[in-house]
Amino acid sequence: MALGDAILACLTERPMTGYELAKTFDNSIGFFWKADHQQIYRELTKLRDRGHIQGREVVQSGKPNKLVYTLTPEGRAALRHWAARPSVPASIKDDLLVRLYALDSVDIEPVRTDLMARLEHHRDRFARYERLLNKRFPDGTAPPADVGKLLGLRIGLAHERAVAEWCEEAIEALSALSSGAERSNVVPIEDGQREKSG
Amino acid sequence: MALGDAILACLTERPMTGYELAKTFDNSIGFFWKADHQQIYRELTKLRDRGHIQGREVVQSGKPNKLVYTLTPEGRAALRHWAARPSVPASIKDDLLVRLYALDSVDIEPVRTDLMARLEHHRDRFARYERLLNKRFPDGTAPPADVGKLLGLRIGLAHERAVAEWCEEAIEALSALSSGAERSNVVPIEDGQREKSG
DNA sequence: CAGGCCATGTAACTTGTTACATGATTCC
DNA sequence: GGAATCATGTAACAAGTTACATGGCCTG
Repeated sequence: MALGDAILACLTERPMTGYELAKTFDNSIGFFWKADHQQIYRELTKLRDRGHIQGREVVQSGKPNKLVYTLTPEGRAALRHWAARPSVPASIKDDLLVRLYALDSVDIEPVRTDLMARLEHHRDRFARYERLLNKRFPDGTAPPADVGKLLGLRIGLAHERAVAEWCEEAIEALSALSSGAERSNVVPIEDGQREKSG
Repeated sequence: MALGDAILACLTERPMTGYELAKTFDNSIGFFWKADHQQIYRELTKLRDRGHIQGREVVQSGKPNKLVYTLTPEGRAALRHWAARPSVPASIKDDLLVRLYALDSVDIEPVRTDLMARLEHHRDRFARYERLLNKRFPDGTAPPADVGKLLGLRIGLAHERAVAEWCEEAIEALSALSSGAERSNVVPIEDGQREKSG
């Protein structure tokens, strides 16, 4: 039940609608915990049933009405209790690493292309975190209330930098591999049915 | 459908039973993709139905019979096609970072304890990867067939090192926070129902 | 007038988690 | 005698994904 707690964590900042939460899960907290709007709406009704949040309808004209959710004292307590429990070490779960694991049974070129896209992605992320850091914490320190958020940004930065550097290394390694292969017996495979060693 | 493909990736190494696969997903490939035995058995029947793998029962005495699964040519082709598609950049999904996000609404001490456990965990992982690296690739290079696995180990190492360093930083930051708090108006909270600012 | 933003949801499906079930063998 | 290992599975539930539905407002 970590998505529910992540939502409670968001609502400690300010009351929000499902829509705003969905956007938050696409940004700040979404850097460590992804969720789309369907998941969020479903979870919100559960949290409301449990009494952890309270919905208040705001009538709007020109726009659809919205449901603003606020943490209840029970919700606050639930969040605090959850936070006091040990966390589960997150595992990596990366598609690309599975591809690399089986690199010998797979075409190298598309994996190399993929790695280049990844490099771009991680560089973008890094730049984004850097901008955020400079904007919210220009002198590199945070007021006590925001220490956790600064730490989040810092691990984001460290992670993206490490992964981007690794991508560069991996691209080089694959390039060396496929230029080496041109001189060996490996022929390009077009038809997935053909076998390299049949 | 990445678990299915991860299983196919494992089976490129050698034919295996569900039990052996489960152990592999607790080790090597499991460093980037976790799955427990229930998930694996379920996926195996699906893969068999699709004709991507073939099961062969091996009668044993003293032990329960086992079902050894082998990749079919169709399975090999499916893996190759999957690998040629772009991967989805993995997101972090870390419980602990959610806790830090809401650090201001939560008790610091258990989070700090958790961080110390994490530091241990990541140091262990780092050491484990290092041992693996020294054992499988003593001179730091790999034969062409194993380049992907070496790259996997390398990102594992980089990742664990970065996270462990960050843990140290985070522990210090939280220690500074809670020793600062002793001199302010924050009182320890035992009962989750009580509010810090009610 | 097409596309994006605001705002909420349902339905169907796939993954992932937790608990239970069986039963012999080997190691302490 | 109890725990761990080998080996396979079912059942129920929680979480995550994909697709669909509605409808006005604003911008290009």
